[in-house]
Amino acid sequence: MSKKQLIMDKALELFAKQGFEATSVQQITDYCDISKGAFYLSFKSKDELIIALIDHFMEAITSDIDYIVKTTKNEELLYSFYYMNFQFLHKHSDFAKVFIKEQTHSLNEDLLVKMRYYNALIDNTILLMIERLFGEKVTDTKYDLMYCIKSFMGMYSELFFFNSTTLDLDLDLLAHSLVEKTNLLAKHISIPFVTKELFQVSSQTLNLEMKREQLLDLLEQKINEMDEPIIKESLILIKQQLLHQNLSPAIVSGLLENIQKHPHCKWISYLLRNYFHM
Amino acid sequence: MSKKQLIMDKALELFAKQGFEATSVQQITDYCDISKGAFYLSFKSKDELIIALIDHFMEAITSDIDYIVKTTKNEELLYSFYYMNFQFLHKHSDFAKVFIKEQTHSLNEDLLVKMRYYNALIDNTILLMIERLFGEKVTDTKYDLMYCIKSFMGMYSELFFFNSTTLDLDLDLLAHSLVEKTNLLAKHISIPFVTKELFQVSSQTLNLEMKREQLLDLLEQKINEMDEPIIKESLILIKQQLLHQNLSPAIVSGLLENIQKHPHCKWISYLLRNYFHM
DNA sequence: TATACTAATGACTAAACGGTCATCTGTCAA
DNA sequence: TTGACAGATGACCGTTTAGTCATTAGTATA
Repeated sequence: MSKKQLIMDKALELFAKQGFEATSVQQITDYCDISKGAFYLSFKSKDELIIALIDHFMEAITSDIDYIVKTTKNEELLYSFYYMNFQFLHKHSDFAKVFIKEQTHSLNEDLLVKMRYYNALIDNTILLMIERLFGEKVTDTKYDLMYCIKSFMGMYSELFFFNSTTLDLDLDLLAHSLVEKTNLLAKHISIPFVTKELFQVSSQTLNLEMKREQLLDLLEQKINEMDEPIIKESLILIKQQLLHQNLSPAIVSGLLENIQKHPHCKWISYLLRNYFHM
Repeated sequence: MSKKQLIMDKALELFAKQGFEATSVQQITDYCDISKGAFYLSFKSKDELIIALIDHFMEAITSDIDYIVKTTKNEELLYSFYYMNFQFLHKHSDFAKVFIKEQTHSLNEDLLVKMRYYNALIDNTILLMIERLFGEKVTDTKYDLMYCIKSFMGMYSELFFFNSTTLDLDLDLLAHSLVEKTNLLAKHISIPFVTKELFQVSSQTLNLEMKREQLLDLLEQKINEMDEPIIKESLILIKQQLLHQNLSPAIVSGLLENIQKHPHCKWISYLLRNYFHM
């Protein structure tokens, strides 16, 4: 494990326990058994560390949600969506704690902008899911529905983080329960509150599209980072495709499937799916 | 305005903008145009200030909700409940911001216990409302419903605090929209997730009952604090009632109505309603 | 073994914090 | 005019913080 990864892991533990501001760099380095100076070889500042953490997990959850929505068949989609989300929060409960604690803290204007950005990405994916599942029946209520779904997801954190921590929740039942509620609302809502206009005001127009050059840079970086031959070759081939468009859609799709599996390639995979409109 | 009130008002503004930990006592006193020493004449510590703020607003909202639930007729209850809540959050948006920011921060074990306490009080009142509205039809789903209602209320904060702040929301429409959703869920839910057992684990048994002596102390304090003759006399008569039980229920009820109206008597009014089981 | 270079160290600095207290100020009655 | 006293002040204290940098330890090469 790289030093950077070690610091991120250990710091996340401490942040979850004590909060970001209440945790000193000294504490982190003590907990990692490294010196204070070593910390500043990996991160320029304490702020850069929390931004790296938030980026890391938000990239993971954002691309996971997008992948589920784009690959699961309709009958199971809503269930998979809820289940995957709760599983993620459960698996990365330290991150979830930090996220809930610090999400509204204006540590940094950059961080706030970043949060809004990820939020908008997830909003769009949820909307995509609603449209696929309910089609034109929810034209007037889909924004409202989207907020309901997000409200329901908040229910889990309420239950999980306010209460006895070791409580083992039945995530399968929770997901089924929320699927029922969501379907009920989708079928019957007649008085939506969140309209298209309100949604567009709140989610500022953000440019989802990435420039090809940025993608190429990111690909190059990942190619050097990865060891597994299949992943590495997939990345190289995708880079070729970006440069020369010489591959068939089926092949590109398969290559994206390959890299999607690697935890450190989920984000680039997400960006590429959007770039290729898949 | 008393110095204590001035500090609370100004500090709330700063806390809403920057967060509690990020706001120094020096900043607060500068913003109040008073000296640092003067701050410590009103509050023993910075912690005491935030506790005072949270107590002040949580007492207000808790007793407001209880009052609405206990005095509104069924047909309008759900609407009034939502509307009043959003109105409160809207009116005291600075507090709402601080509350959202700091609710999970373990500034202090005392504060956490306090938050859980107010949370449990509100949970109980919402449950009371559900039982009154839907009766035995929701025996198995009422805890689940309660969490849905709380989720829906979270929707407002999401909309209001993440987005352009000056956005004027149609609270009437919002309340109507949530009434429809709540009724839908109450009528149709068949797969509840939050059961009685789960609820009881999360909301530790808390003793709502206050000792008569505590109530008498609080009454005495309020009697000295109040100027308005009607309020003052009402308080004095209630004190008599606590000591000698010489008044009829109708009179006691009327006296509680009198003091309920005063912002600084809402909490004692709430405590008395519970004491007299009204 | 000698040299060269990177990785790592922890004492150090300057700033900021919550909280204290000797001092001062304005306002009374005598 | 004096004295007394509550209310207010801000310099000051001890502590803690993020971040720096001269120095050292470890390792690979010649």
